[in-house]
Amino acid sequence: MPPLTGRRSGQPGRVSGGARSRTAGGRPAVMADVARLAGVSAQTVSRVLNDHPYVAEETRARVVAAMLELGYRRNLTARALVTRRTDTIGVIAFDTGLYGPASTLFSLEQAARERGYHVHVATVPDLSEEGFVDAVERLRGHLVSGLVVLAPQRGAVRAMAGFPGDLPAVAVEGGAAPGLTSVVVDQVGGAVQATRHLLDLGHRRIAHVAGREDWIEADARLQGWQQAMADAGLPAGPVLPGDWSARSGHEAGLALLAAGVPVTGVFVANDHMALGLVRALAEAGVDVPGDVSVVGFDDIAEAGYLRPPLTTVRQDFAEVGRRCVDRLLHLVEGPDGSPPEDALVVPATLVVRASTASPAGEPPRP
Amino acid sequence: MPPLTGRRSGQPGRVSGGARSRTAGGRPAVMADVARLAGVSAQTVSRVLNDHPYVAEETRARVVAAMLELGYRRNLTARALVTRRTDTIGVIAFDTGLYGPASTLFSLEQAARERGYHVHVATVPDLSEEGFVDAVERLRGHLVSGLVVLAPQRGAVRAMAGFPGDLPAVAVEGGAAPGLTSVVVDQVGGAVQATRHLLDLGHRRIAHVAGREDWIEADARLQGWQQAMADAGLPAGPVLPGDWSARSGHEAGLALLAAGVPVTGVFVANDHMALGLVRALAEAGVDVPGDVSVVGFDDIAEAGYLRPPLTTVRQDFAEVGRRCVDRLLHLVEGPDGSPPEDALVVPATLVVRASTASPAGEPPRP
DNA sequence: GGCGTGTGTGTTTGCGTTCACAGTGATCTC
DNA sequence: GAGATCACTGTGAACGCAAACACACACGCC
Repeated sequence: MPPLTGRRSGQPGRVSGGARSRTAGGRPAVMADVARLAGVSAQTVSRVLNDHPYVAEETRARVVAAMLELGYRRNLTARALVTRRTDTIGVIAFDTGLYGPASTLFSLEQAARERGYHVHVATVPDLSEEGFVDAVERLRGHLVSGLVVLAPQRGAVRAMAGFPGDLPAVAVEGGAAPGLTSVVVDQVGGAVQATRHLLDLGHRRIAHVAGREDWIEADARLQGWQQAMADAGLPAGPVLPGDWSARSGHEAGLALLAAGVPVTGVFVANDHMALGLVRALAEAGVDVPGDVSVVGFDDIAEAGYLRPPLTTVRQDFAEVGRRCVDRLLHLVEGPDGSPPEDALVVPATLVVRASTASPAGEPPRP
Repeated sequence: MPPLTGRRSGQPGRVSGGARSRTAGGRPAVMADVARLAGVSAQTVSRVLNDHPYVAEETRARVVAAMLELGYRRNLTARALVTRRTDTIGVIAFDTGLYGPASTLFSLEQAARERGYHVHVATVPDLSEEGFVDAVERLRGHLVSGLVVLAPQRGAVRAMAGFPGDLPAVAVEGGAAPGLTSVVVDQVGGAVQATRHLLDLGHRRIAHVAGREDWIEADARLQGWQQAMADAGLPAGPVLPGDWSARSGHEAGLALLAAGVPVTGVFVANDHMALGLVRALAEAGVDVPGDVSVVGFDDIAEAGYLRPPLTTVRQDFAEVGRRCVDRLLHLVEGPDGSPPEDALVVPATLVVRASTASPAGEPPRP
């Protein structure tokens, strides 16, 4: 039993004398130290740590006391080596300061922690397949139990096509990637609600400002808008390009004004763009909601305090994070026969504020 | 050398025949497999992996080829066990969806990756010392090389007082915690700039809406405002409480109006509150910047598209993340005699937009 | 009284990697 | 030509932990 035989310990002499805190020599205590102090075998210490049955209460107490006295901390890398698992979830995120991914990440960590898991993060600098592969490799090296991918771009889904099948993974807004289960917010449903809200107010000519190209959410929101318009038997108005930024919303507003299209309502794919759009309209003397109604998407923290307070669609990112963990751990721990039902959908809810009203001279539909 | 002696491998027979990809039995390849295929010892494989000198070019090539053929991936937990390090940075974050911490986290990961480090995240549910200790313990268990603490509350600093001295750590906005180096944005300087900007425009009665109690940034911004007012020989106007939210800014606006204090300028501790304040003023028919000038702090993405476009102070979170990693790795890798100069300050810059103007009838100061 | 079962503990072994050390030839030095 | 140095490679022993196995003892049962 070499640990304290001196050759390696920096301090000479009186080794097994009085192990006050830590171990003589300052080396962090290991199981053998605890075992020695408690007068049991290392295996018994392990049993105490892992809550195995069949450890006498008296023994357990002695071991716990020894651990406390030595300030023992179990070495998770050693444990991982032998158990071949780290109880760690790997999160792959596209490098971004956007509100959604960040919130999801935090709630995800919280949910993971509650279930005894840790979170290891890897961001990808761009959407190349290479970047993803690299991120996956790094996380695999750490023996993560599973992966959560927070990269809601189609490019990301494409890059994930070559995903290793042996590692459980959940994608957030992952679209319909084959073999990859996903947790998504009901983007289409949210967009339908937003558009219907405008329709119900009596609007007939409704434009859409789209989100960044290649983003799955942008597609879904566009689709929801189209669907709602079609359901109402109305032609879908103009679609203006955007990139999620307030700046692009502003530009869309200017383009809308320049085109002279007689719209009375606009469904904008996110709040930041909605805000830019409202500003462009205001600059041109167009009142919101007096002349044009605007609906956003996201329900950013300040949405209620914009001018006017923004009608928008709320996404529950905290719920997304929790569900991701649920889903992933189900895959990880569950009987492997678990069916990966295609996607878990978190509902989106319309939040009506003051940026929408009935168009002039037109009463709301019953 | 047991790895392929059959007893454990699922597949019977013909083991060392043709290891096409992975190893027979599907078990991931380990060093010994690579070594066998390349006709060298495991030690040589290790040397190739770690770029040791003194490996013949021809040998290296053979090893690399074998690794490729077997799809070998080095097991970082095993490596960590023996080297006693994981090249991982632990990040402790207060559970929040706020813009600053999230941006910092992402840029931090990027900087870490560039330097060959990984990032492990632990959030704390509240500011209790217990929560911090728990987070630190979990990260230590993973043998992180160092810690970055993203918790800019005084409570956090207090909780960190009992920080283990043997683990290098860097605090973001960590105030003056003893023995803990920190990276901070020049909050005071930013606040001074913001206030001076108002003073230069000719404002004399300037109020302040404070940030959330217990936050270091809130204190610093308050202090900067006081300092600038004092330097100008003016009495500091009223201070209104806030909690960073747009809602609290709105309330502050109402309170200001109710109090009937004749201020012409307001320095608000963050943009979200500034936006709420502007809204409250607008509702009361007070024009910004016509009647009152407003300066925020943060430069959120949409600041330029608010009504009016917000004059504010920008914080470079990406830079903060990079500096954190620099600093931490200096501590981790550097000669341990490295002096921990107290705090590394990242400058803040004033961004002048349209929410500020000279007060009515008063020309700007030269 | 022998057998099974349940409870509690120790011994041995191996997880996959790196470190310390010990070689091997070859080339160089005086 | 004996030794020293260089370039390269292999051997054994850890690292700290948990699984497999073995063992010891107590109790109940027929």
